[in-house]
Amino acid sequence: MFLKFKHAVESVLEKALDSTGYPTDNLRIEESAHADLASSVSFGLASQYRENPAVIAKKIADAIMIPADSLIGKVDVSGPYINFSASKQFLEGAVHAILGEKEFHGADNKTSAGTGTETETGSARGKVIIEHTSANPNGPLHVGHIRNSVIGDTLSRVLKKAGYEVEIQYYVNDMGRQIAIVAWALDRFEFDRQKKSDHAIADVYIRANLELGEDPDLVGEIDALMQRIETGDEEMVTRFSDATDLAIAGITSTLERMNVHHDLFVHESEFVRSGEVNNFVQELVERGLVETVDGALMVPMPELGKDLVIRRSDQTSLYVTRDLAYHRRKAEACDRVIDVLGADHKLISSQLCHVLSACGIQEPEIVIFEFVSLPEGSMSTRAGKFITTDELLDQIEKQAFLEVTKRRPNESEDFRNRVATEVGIGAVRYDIVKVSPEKATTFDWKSALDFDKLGAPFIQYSHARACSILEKADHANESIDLALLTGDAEIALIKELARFEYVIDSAARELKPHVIAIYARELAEAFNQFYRLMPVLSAPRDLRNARVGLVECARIVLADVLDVLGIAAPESM
RNA sequence: GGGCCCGUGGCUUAGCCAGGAUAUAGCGCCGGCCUUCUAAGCCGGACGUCUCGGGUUCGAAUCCCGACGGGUCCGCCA
Repeated sequence: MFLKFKHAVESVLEKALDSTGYPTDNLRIEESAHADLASSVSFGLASQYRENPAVIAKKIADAIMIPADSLIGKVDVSGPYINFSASKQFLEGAVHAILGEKEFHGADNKTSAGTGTETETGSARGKVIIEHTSANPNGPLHVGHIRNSVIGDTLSRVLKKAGYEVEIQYYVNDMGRQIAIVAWALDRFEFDRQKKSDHAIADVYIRANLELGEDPDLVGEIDALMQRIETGDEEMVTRFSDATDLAIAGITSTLERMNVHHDLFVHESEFVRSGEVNNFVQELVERGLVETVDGALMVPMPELGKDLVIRRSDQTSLYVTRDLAYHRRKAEACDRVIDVLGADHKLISSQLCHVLSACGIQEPEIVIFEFVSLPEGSMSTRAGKFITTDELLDQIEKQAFLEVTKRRPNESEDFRNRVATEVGIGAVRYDIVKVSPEKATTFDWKSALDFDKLGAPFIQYSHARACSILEKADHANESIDLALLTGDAEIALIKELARFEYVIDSAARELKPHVIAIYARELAEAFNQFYRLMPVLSAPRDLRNARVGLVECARIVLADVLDVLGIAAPESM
């Protein structure tokens, strides 16, 4: 509804500018504390026409014609600003749109699932392949990896909500040097079957790296393994895939716990076996993009200041070579290719894009996030310096259980366990997604387990409050007179609800998941203010019905926004 | 040394790309509100040279240049 409102504002403003003879291509429409939307177009015109901006604003506003039944209710001028406010039609339309779409929930409609996603035409916008997490299978996910998972998973959900068909992929490194080390280590050291498999893999991997560091002669053994895997040596293929499977099994169970899902696990080795890697290298040779230096093939990249090796002098391929083949396959299969990558991949991914572009292949949209470090420095799987996600989830659930027990001491242990899980996982996800990806963060236990500061329970609590009212209201399907909702808190809540689809749309376009987190908080805030000021159940009958309808809207959108964040929406907590 | 990112109250953080009306919110701090739909809530208050210095502009947290501080990358690793 908000998008439509914005379009309506653009339309009337454009007409008024035409009729007053102030053509401009920049309407300067912005969100504002003083109106639902405002335009500061007069400033630009003022310098252009050497007139007082307030005078221009007045002239334009006087020329604005608002059609009957418009979503725009009122236009007024405040100095140089032209302020637009939403109409009764907007408010009622917003409520009906949310209530009306309730029937679609659970119907698995692939087009504009959910609340008010009235973007585009309602048909799917196209297919997107998003790759995220893709952590090396040499150990468990640590608290840095899950920043990738949470950003990627939230974006996937945003894109689905915005009407895209989404396929989520995990790119499994099953033939790189690290995996050769794991395979080598599994032969050399005992594998602890009592432990979660990804943790046990890390144990032998860390030990192997220690030995390799002490005795550099052993490095030759790793090189030998890598040459054998490159030629498709069967024993080696089995050893490598056994090793990666063990780690991936542990990793997926952690992701499952976090409510993060992948549709497809794509293995690097596929691209070597299928010949796609060789074909790609061959194509680069034919296009004259490569040079041979000391027996290795490289693509010169003077503009990036760093040439890119795509085949070693021993003829084996590199990570980036396989990744090129992978990206070609993805580009051919969808409309948008999205990669979520850590900041350390900046250079290599711009090199990758460079090559893809030279070959006329669609480049991926890359979402880069900065590192999560520990107070004592950066994390390293190889050195065993990391905090695992499993450990964090265990701790947060334990802490959450104490918090639930403190507040609901009389509930069953079962109830408290369930809520603790929902609140704990939600808190972890929210805490990660709320900060914009380009901000480097430092993990510390005190703040990670601080439920006074964590944001998810606040939003979940609002949802639970809405559910509680609805349960007591016994939901008679009576007609609702929305004209009765005239309180500031009611109107503010409706406007906030109407922004949902707009927020989804911009998050999907700009690939910024944290705006969803911010919006969720603001929506919960608006609902809590309404809750405090506007009694629902004790209100006179018609007003009560109208407010119950509004609470139902809030419940739907709160559940929707929590779903987009991958956070559970408890009915009671 | 070069590239990229970040620098907003004691701490964390939004806004910056598309410059405009009193700079966002949380934690912490001070003070109110549970005989009323779950107080994981609501309301009020204190706390800011938006790192610093120039520049562009009627107007700069936002754009440009230069410092400074922090992170990160610069492998025939991934």
